[in-house]
Amino acid sequence: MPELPEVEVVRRSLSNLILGLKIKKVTIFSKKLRFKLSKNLKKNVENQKIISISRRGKFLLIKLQNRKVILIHFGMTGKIFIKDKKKRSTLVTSFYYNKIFKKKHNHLIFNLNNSLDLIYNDVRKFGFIKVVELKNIDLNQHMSQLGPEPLSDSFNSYYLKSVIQKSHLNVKNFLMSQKYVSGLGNIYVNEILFLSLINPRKQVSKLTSGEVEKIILNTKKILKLSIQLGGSSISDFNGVSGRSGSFQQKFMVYDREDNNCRKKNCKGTIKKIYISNRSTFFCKNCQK
DNA sequence: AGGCATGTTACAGG
DNA sequence: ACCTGTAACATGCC
Repeated sequence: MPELPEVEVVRRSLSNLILGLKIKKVTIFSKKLRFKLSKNLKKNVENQKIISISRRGKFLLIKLQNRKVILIHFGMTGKIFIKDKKKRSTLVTSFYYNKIFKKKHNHLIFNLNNSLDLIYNDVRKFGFIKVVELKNIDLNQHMSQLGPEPLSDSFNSYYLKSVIQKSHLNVKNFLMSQKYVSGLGNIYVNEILFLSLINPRKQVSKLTSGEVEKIILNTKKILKLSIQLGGSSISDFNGVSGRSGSFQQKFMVYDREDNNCRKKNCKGTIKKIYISNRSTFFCKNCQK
């Protein structure tokens, strides 16, 4: 569930479901995800109350009463499910129970109270979970390298114009890089560049002032819309309760190779190329 | 069988 | 020092 909108959707559902609950017990089934789990993980989180749940870029941060933070990155296939053991027969949990709980790749289970479990599931194990000190959070090796939040006011054309002058990256790789703007990934960058009518290979130093404005506006627009629609459900992203998002139905270019361009009056077809080994979709007519 | 996948990061070469 | 492409991580699905 990797990019910003999907993580934000999870953050919002979790805030409704588990805020204020205490983590009673953690069971670890896999000691290693992307990194080895720290030995202190259980000790640091058991018997701690969940104070707040926030997001930074593609990271989810669960803050605990003992001033520690569970930092979660979902990698490519990481997911969180909440299972309600009492309500096994309800729609939400039956969907979840039948389709998800029986699956493999549940790596950690946090028992929150007598009936609620939070489950971290990750097919490819590219995600990770760490416990870090709240007071060091901004200096944390992961957090300190992140650029501005794309939905915040600090991601504006003034900022963007100042950083693109110093960069030799093409615009696709630039937007993918978490250090210039955090939270964007392959799907949303493809979509942003299409809406902005910019060729993904264009060097950022050559972007016009108008193109910079379009990137800012379209980034915010696409992310907000996707969050509203529950994120993109490709392959197997499901919300915390097992429901899917529907932004994938709005894709203009991503995963649409050889399909017709969706822009009015454009007779072009969507092409797929590779930039830095990542599939890149665009319309040659619209994105010169 | 082989290629591909929402991410990140190390490495080699330019 | 910065850029690019490649490979690696682990697994499943066309």
